[in-house]
Amino acid sequence: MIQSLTDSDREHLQEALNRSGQKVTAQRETVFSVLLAERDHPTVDEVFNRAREAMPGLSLATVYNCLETFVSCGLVRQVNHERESTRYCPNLAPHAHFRDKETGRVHDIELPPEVIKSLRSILPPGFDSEVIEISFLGRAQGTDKNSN
Amino acid sequence: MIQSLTDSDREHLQEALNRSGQKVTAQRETVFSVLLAERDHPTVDEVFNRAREAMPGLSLATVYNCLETFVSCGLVRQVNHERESTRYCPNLAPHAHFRDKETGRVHDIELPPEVIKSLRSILPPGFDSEVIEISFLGRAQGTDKNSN
DNA sequence: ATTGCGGATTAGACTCATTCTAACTGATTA
DNA sequence: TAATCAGTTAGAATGAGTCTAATCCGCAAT
Repeated sequence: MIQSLTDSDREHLQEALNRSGQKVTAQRETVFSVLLAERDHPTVDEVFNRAREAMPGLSLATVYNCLETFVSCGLVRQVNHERESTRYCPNLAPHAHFRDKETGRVHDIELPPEVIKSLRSILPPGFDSEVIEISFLGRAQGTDKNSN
Repeated sequence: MIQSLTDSDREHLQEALNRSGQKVTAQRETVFSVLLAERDHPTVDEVFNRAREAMPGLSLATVYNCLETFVSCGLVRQVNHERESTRYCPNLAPHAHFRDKETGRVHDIELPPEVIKSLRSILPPGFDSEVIEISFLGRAQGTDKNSN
């Protein structure tokens, strides 16, 4: 079930959009609330279907637009795995992704600063990296429910 | 320019194919030699164009088939970045990829065992991973030529 | 209260990497 | 020689994502 944004989430959205010169709209609020409601790294289609429950006239193109907007203003991260559909997650803390081979679910894995540092340290001189993507592929046990 | 395989490379190919019950064919040799000739993580299209020089009748579907075969028998790794075309590399030693934002080039980054270990150690209990993909995005300086 | 403007939204057309299909080839086995 | 079977081929189909052009809507200026 979709619920509308809390005041603090709405503020967060507004602040980020304004910062990059864009407006809060009903569609953007709806799409953002879908991302926050269930943190299971949905695809565009999944976001679309969920958002339609709350806003039946919403178009797929708008969902693409909204998500792209959120990514560009740093509200949301894209998660790509192999060549599957892009997924979206609102967790901005540095984290890796673990993809369960069997269920297809994506889990966030916390990424301690010292691990990031050790990764950066393997870059030869002259290589300067802004973004590091880390994804595990395997089997996760006893995770039938939560944190997908 | 495409050169044919060295004896040892041909043997390597043969051994891997046989191991998984598949045959050495002229097309597979050609495609494999393209991968070995220039280790710049080519896309399927790039492989196709290079291979056509040596074997004009070769079809794109066959290039897809050959590459898939190599991946399935562990001869070659797929490299995906965002949703760009899949690239292929014959470097099987554990390594990360560094993508140059400006040039689009992909560089291999050696991955020391202790870094792999520290990465595995961040997985919560119950998570078992076979594959870890690591990719950096940034700027590489003074790499105008080599090791793309 | 109108009008004009610009960003946002929309439906549908389009792209393009990849996959699928069905016919064909060619080597090996019966 | 026929049957078999993996591999190859051209072209059609798929599907995620992007583009386009029309419309909508809120707001500022008249």
